Amino acid sequence: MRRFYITTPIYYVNARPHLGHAYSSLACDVLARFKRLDGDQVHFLTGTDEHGLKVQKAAEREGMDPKAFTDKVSQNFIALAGLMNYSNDDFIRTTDPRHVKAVQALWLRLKQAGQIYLGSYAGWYAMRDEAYYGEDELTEKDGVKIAPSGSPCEWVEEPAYFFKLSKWGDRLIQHYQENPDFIQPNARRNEVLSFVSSGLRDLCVSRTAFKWGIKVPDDPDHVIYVWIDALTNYLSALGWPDEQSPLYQKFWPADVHMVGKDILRFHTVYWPAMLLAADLPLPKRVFAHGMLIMGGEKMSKSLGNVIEPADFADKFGLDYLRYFMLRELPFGRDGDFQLEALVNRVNNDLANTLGNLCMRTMSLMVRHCPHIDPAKLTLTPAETELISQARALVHEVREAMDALAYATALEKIMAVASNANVYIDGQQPWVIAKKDPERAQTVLYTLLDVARRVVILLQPFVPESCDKLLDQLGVADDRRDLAAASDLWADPHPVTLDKPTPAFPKLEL
RNA sequence: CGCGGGGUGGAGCAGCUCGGUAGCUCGUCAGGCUCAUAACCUGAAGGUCGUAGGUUCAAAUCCUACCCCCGCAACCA
Repeated sequence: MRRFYITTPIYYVNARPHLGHAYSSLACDVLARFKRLDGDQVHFLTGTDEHGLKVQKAAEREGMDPKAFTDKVSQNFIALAGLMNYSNDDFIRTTDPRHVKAVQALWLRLKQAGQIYLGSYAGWYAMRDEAYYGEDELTEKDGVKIAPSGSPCEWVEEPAYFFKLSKWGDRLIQHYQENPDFIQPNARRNEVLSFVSSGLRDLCVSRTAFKWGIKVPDDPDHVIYVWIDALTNYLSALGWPDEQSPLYQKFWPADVHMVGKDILRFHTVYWPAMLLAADLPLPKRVFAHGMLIMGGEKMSKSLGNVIEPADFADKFGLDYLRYFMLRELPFGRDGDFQLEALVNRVNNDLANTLGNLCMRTMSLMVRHCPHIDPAKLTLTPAETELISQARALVHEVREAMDALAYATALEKIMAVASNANVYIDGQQPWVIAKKDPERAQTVLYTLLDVARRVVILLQPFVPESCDKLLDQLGVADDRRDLAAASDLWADPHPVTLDKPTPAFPKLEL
């Protein structure tokens, strides 16, 4: 059996979940659902990143213990997964004991392999913020460096552990070249390639400036910094370091790490270098999608254009939100999120093209021929042509999904629905039903068959609506996967349908 | 000259590798149909393909220069 392991980034709990978080996970969810329909055994992981200074300070502000605080705020992300109807199989938190254990194990493994050494970290440190700032972030006032927060900074050096990232540049480049699909899309691959080619420095992987994190084994003054902590979630969720664990055995290496382009480097440079250094297999593919843009601006609190997924799902319906994000936004690039575009797209594709097609087909069947036995029908070339298009769709969509080309997959699905509309207009079953009932049956059953196949393929994108629609279309629960979609016509049961209701009601702006 | 991506009808994109009637979706306009969620079908208008040169019988597509936008340029989850 084919297996498929797909991961979202783990989200930093310091911020409230917004549509950007929803977008990353949605892309994973749809692929996970598609792979399940295609018969794969799927493991879909998401989770939260809960350590670090920002969380520590946020907890202090709330007067809470950091663990209690993250127990609370991680709920926002768990709730998001439920709200967006994600089909994740697991939810990892970096405060989980299983994760702590894995991170420390990875640390020791790297240490023992001579990949981690004690050095010192130097930088501009703001005492008041308990944070380091980069040279370029600082302004100078009266000879004193000032952080963006307004706090004065001083040059500080502290002991810290480093990972020998600099050693791995050549191996990484070799890996990129031998595995051209490792980083996608291609533009990102070039970016990383040029970054790594320009030479790598060792990576500081521990801190002493804050306490909220996983302790360095054997040196409890140090906390393991985000890189080794957060990235390891992909392994810890599989039961690693127990390499006999059934999940690890089945699912590592991951098939896809889905990430936003903002965390591309961590996943395509640091993470694979760490895995190489620890002598573990590398994930097969890292896909960096673009960011959501609101009216030309990046989504941000200060601009007041942050969208709360819950508000949106309530207002427009979850399925419509899911459909729009994957159909309209160019996945590999930044995409502008416009309400008007959402309403347009959803109304045109889901309501007018597909929903209406199903509606008119079912209404005609209910009225003129409530019982059809497909075994008795005779097909003309018009039918075979349309049906073979619907058949071919399975392969086309599979191909598009493997390339993470969601918009293309949906385009192809809708194209068939659209052809079915042309066909029904050409055949005019509402006219021939009166003169040639048998012929009308053939036409309507063909339409029903095509609609069924199309809706089956659409399930990963808009699961709830498709469920309802497949019920109406009389598709048995166990006939809704891709295998079934390929030979639906042969299903022997004579069909009887009830009076339909719109599965995709139109939106008003 | 740091590296990379991009500039195509009102909007969003495809085409550029392998030069040869500029295509798709949405929007607009005009017809058709009436089974259907005022929906569906057909047709039309609309682009000197960022700018300026060059190669060629022929360039959105190849070459050169320039302009503009965006991403990356490491400790920012």
